[in-house]
Amino acid sequence: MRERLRAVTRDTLLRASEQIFAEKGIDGARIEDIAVRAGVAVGTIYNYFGDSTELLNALIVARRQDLITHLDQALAQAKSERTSWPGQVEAFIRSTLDCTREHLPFYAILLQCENRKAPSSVGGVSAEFYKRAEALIQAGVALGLVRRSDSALLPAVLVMMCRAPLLLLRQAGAHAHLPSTWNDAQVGQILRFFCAAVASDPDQPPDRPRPVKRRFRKTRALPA
Amino acid sequence: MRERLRAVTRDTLLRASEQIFAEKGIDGARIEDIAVRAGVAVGTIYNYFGDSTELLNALIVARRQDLITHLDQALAQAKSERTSWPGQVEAFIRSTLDCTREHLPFYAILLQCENRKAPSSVGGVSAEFYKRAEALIQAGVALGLVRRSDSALLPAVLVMMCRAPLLLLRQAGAHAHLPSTWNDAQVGQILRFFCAAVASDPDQPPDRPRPVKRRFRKTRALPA
Amino acid sequence: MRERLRAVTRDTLLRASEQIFAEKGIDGARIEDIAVRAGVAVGTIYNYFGDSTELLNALIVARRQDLITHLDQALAQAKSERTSWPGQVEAFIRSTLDCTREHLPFYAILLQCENRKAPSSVGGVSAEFYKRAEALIQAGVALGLVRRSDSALLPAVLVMMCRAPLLLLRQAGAHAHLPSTWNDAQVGQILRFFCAAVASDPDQPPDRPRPVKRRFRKTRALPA
Amino acid sequence: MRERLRAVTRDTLLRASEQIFAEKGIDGARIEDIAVRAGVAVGTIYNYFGDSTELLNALIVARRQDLITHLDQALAQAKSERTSWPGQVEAFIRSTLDCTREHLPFYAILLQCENRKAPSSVGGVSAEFYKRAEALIQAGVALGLVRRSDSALLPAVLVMMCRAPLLLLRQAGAHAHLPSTWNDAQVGQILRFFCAAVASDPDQPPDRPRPVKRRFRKTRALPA
DNA sequence: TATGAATGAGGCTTCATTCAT
DNA sequence: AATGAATGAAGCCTCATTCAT
Repeated sequence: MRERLRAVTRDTLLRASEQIFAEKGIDGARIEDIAVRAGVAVGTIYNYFGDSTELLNALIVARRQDLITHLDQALAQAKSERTSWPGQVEAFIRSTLDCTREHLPFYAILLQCENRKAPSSVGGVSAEFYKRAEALIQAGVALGLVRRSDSALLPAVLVMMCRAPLLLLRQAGAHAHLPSTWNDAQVGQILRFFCAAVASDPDQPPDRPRPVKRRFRKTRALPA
Repeated sequence: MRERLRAVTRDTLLRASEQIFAEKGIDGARIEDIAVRAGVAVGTIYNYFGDSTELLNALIVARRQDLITHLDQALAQAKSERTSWPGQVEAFIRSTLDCTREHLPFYAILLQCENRKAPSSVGGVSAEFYKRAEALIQAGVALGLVRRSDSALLPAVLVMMCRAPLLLLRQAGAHAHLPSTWNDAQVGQILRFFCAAVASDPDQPPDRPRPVKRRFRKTRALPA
Repeated sequence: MRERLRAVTRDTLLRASEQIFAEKGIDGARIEDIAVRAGVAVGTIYNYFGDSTELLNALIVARRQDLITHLDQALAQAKSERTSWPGQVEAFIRSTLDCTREHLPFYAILLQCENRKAPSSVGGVSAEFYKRAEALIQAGVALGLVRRSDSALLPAVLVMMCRAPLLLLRQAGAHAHLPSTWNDAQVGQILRFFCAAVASDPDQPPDRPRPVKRRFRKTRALPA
Repeated sequence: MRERLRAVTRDTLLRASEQIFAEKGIDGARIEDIAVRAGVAVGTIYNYFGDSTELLNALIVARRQDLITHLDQALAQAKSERTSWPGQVEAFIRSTLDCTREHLPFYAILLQCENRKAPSSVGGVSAEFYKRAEALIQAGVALGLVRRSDSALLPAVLVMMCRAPLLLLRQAGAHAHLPSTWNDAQVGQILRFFCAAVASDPDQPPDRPRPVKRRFRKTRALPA
């Protein structure tokens, strides 16, 4: 009963802080802002969290849990359906982009956190996420689908590719012709790009553009 | 004479602030820290910059200029040597990674800035950088080497790929087995990954990674 | 309840600031001085006033209100008692001098404010006061008791005459033989001086001070 | 030769400081402002004046000397011409108003100084001026033209009356219909007012508006 | 003697945290 | 348990003054 009420208030506080952190940045957010947004007095916040750092950590943990849970479910389902490895990669990318789209504020917080000194003691914020990417790549290596020599860089590439639409979105502020959000087509593109990276042939280093046979299928010049 | 001295001091201040910003984060950096690091009194900083925001902006502008200049030189040289388009991409990636490696603190600042609210009025911090990526992709489109349908997302992918080693580096804190800096091999990898993305055939769904052969069509030197 | 307490504290702050402003001058007053005098922490002041300027303005507004209220009451009473016009002038002078005597610190602030640049946005500090003087003179004009040609300068003369005892007081610092405050006799003197000024006959050049008889020339009521 | 140059520079500095003090107020004036206005480096100011207080004092002394000299000359001339006492008063008022009109900035400084704490050690700024007013009144007493009982207040009244046009001027900001400077007519008015004050009959206290002979015309109670 | 960059004490303001109600 | 006023440490910025050139 009372237990229930506490949980509700706590969640309200987390949501309010998420908004304020997203709006003002982590260091720009003031406790009072959060209290006002949550509709409580400042003192109340301290009844739920020891101090502001604890509040931030709690928020990060909570939201990261959402992200990871969402991701793990997607991966688990892919596995249970005996989906091919590329299918798993797709599940990874799709799940991530979906979360990113719905939790943009959280991502803003997350990324800023990564570059902060005096980092919240929660540990590398996206460490858990990175681990999933690594595991996925390792699975590819085990299946012989990923070159071992690529296995170090690829997790980072995968993660960053998943962030590309975020960057696109930000640039959209300046370039009005860009889409204001992303869509399934982009999931497909990223998946394709990543798989191409995985499959790329290291024996034919691309930095010495050879007079190779047919790279592209007869790609006619695109109409201007 | 005095002119000279002023320029030196100004540069000293920029360097000191770069260090402190990198060490403590943008919002954690205190003016006094910067002054101490620069070996001057606080007041001196205000003889060169109106306030702390202006200092930060000046730093960003200065360092961005370095980055862009470096990049533009690399691209110009590539063009003057009639390097193929992939060669230009290589120049782009190599130049960027080189700068990143040498100016890690700057990057830390830059990335944090992008996620700040009340962003420094310097404008989208990496906007100029992004423009170069876009121009490069457009050149590829003009040459028939890049699918028009990919041209929206690819600049973002290119930029993010260039940041991948940075992410790798950060994870290295937790995962001791990762390299503590990156190297030429990574430049090669990223170049290869990106070119694979460019070349990837959308009609042949990538979830069946084939032992691809022919990569690039006979790419002639680009017209100056 | 809390409402009540806030009002009390606010008033305490105003009183403390009045003292400190009076003691150290407007630009010499430090926020911390005021806080100490009020018996609160510096931060508390900022819970009531946005910044030091706002505090000063609030003080001016509050005290000016006292002054004007006092003055308006005196004038209203004089009218309600159908007091003659000179009686109203007396009410004006007496009320003003009374307030001046009791609120010396306020006057010190007020006068300094008038000569400040970047004046507090409260507007001409004594504008309201000056308006009352003007209205009084106009009433005299309407009654035919004040020459219209004098009506421009007389308000200023009235105001300045009311300040004369203040000047006297200041000189008293140097000239020990002067009274350290003023008294009813001075009210009478000023009233007399002012009425004489009003009545003075412009046609009979004053440089031959005569044992005057007829004060006003048969001043017919001026045409409305 | 070099002596000459120093004097010129010193005067330049005084003029510049007068302007800046007048523009920004005494506490708002910054040494650098003054230096810029004078067209010298800050250091130069310290070659002429020990510190900023000394500069202010020097300015006050210099300008007060002007004022007093002007006044003393006017009074001396009046005496030498065996002018009547009222004529001397006129000389006093005229000289003062003339100076006030020409040295408005100085007056602004002077008046602000009088209400400062930590007053410049120059002593009561207008003390010298006040002394002349006192002497003039005493002369009137000696001649039997001024009631002894008025002699304490009248110097202050005289001084303040001389300031009345200044007040008028300030109100002119708000009341556009007022004259934007003062003129000879005002000198005449003030002289008349003051002489009337001197001549006013103390035996018929004006604070009990009597049904006197023909002082006022039958002043009916004012209409509410 | 003039210069103007460097200095740093000092004032203003913010805001996380406490605690009496 | 909620409240919100009080607290005061901490950071920013100013500007009078110094002093090496």
